[in-house]
Amino acid sequence: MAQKPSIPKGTRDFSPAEVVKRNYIFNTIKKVFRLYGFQPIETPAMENLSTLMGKYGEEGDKLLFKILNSGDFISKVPNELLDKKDSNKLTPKLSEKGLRYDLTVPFARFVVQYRNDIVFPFRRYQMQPVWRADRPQKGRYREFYQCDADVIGSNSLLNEAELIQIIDNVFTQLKINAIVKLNNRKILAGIAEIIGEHERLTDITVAIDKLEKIGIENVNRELEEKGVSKVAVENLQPILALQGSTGEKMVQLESILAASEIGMKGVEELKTLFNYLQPMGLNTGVELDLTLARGLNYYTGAIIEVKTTDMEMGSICGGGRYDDLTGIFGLPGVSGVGISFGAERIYDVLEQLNLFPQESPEITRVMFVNFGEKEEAYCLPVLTKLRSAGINSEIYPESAKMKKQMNYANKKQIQFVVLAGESEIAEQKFTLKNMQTGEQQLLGTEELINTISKS
RNA sequence: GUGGUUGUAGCUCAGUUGGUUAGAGCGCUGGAUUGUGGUUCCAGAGGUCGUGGGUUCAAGCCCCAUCUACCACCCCA
Repeated sequence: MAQKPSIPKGTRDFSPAEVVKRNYIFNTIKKVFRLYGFQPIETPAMENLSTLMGKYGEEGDKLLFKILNSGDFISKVPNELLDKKDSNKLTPKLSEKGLRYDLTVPFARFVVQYRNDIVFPFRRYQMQPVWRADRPQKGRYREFYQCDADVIGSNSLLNEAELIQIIDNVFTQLKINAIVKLNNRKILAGIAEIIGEHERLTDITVAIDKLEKIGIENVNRELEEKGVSKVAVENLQPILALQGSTGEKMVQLESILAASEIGMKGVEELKTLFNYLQPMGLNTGVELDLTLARGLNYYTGAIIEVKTTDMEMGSICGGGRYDDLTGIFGLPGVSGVGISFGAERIYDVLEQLNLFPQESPEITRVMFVNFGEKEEAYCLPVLTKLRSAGINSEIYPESAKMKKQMNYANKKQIQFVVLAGESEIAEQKFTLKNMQTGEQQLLGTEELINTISKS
C-alpha cells in the first residue's frame, strides 16, 4: 500500500449501496418525466469548445475542462506564440474540445442541429454527468449529474404549469416536503425600470438573489457598489418588503408596476400560471417570491426554485423560461422552458431524513446456502425457477462454513436464506429463513416461490 | 481563481516542551460453535504517521513544497 491509487479531485466512486440509492432517485424522476410525454436524449461528454465557450460568462469559461488535442499538437504552434506564454492565445491551438458544463447548452446545440427532424414543441429529458473545474466543497463536485426536462418551441404557460406539476409529482413520490418559489424575470425587469435603473437589471438580480443569505443591508451595500443610485435603492425597499399571500402581493405589484409595460406583462404571466395551477390540486405549496432571481442570465420569463421544508438546505430543483437560447446557434425566436433536479442534494435530503426505501429492485432477495455438491445440484433448478419468477437470487458459490455464508447474506442485507441439506432433500423440501425475523419454514418448491413473491 | 483549516490502522480518534518498540474503540480474520447471521467470550493480523524535501544527535510533533478533504469569497447544482 505504498502509493494508494486515487481519483481526480472532486470526482467520486459510488459503492453498490450508493448506486442503488442514486438509481432510486433517477428512476423516480425519469418515470415522472415519461408520464408527461418527455423523451430522452443523450449527448456526448465532450463538445467542441466553440459550442461551449462564451455561453456561461467569463467565469464559466474558466471552469470549462478542456481536452488536449491528439497527436503532436505542439509542433504546429508557432514559436512566437509559445514564447509569449499567453494562455488565452495558446489554448485554442492546443485544445478544441471540452467536457460539457451543463445539459442546456448541448441541448440547444442539439435542437439547432436537428431542427428538421425534431417535432415541435419538443419535450426532452436528459440525465447525464456534467463537469466543472470549480474548487470542490461539500456537496459541490467537479463531476455531477443533472436531471433536466425542457419544452422547447412553445410559448404557452401551460408548460410552466406542467413542469411544476412534475416537480410536485417527483417530491411527493420521494416523500420530501417541498415548496415551489416562483418569480418572473419580467417583473424584475419592471422593478428595475420603475426604480429608474433598468440598465442595471443583471446587477440588481444578482444582488437581491442573495437577500436571504446576506441580509438586506449587505444587498443594499452591494447595489450601491455596483453603481445603483441611492434613490433607486430606497425605492426598491418597499418592493422587497412586500408582505402577505401571493394574491395580495400580486395586487400590490400591479399598482407598483402599472407604469412598466414589461412589469405588467410579468404580472399577467404569473396570474395565468397560477390560474393553471389552481385546479391541479398539488400537494406542494407554490408561492410568489420577489427576491428569487437566480443568477442565470438567460432566463427571460418564469423563474422556478424548489426548497425542502424538512430541513435547512439550498434549492433542490430549479428552472425557468429562456427565450431565444438557440439564437446563439443560429436559430432565433425559439422559446423554451425547463427545470433541473439537483440529484446530489436530493440524495443528501433523503439520506438525512432516512427516506430511502429498504427494498430495491436492484438487490438480492434470496440466497441459497451451499452445503456441497449434492445439495448444490438439488438447489440449482429451483434457483433458476426463482429467477424466472423475477426474484433476484443467488447461491453461495462454494460450500464454505455456515457461519461465513450466513454472514455474507447478512452483510448483503439479503432478505431470505434457503437451506437445503440432507434432511430437506429427503423430504423434497426447502427451509426458508427470514433474516429479519429469524423465522423458518419448511416448504415445497411452489410454496417457496409463492411465499417469497408475496412478501 | 483568492484567503484559510486539515490529514496517525479499513472507520472514528488519542499520542506530553521534539526522546528508544506509535495506542484505543469499532471493524476485519480465526477459534469457542462440523446445519444457522445480526448478541457474548478468547486469540490474531493490520501503520515508511497523506507524499516529497529540510532543520536536528533525534521528527507523528518544527519549517518548506505538493496532494486531498473541508471552510469563506467568487460562482453555482
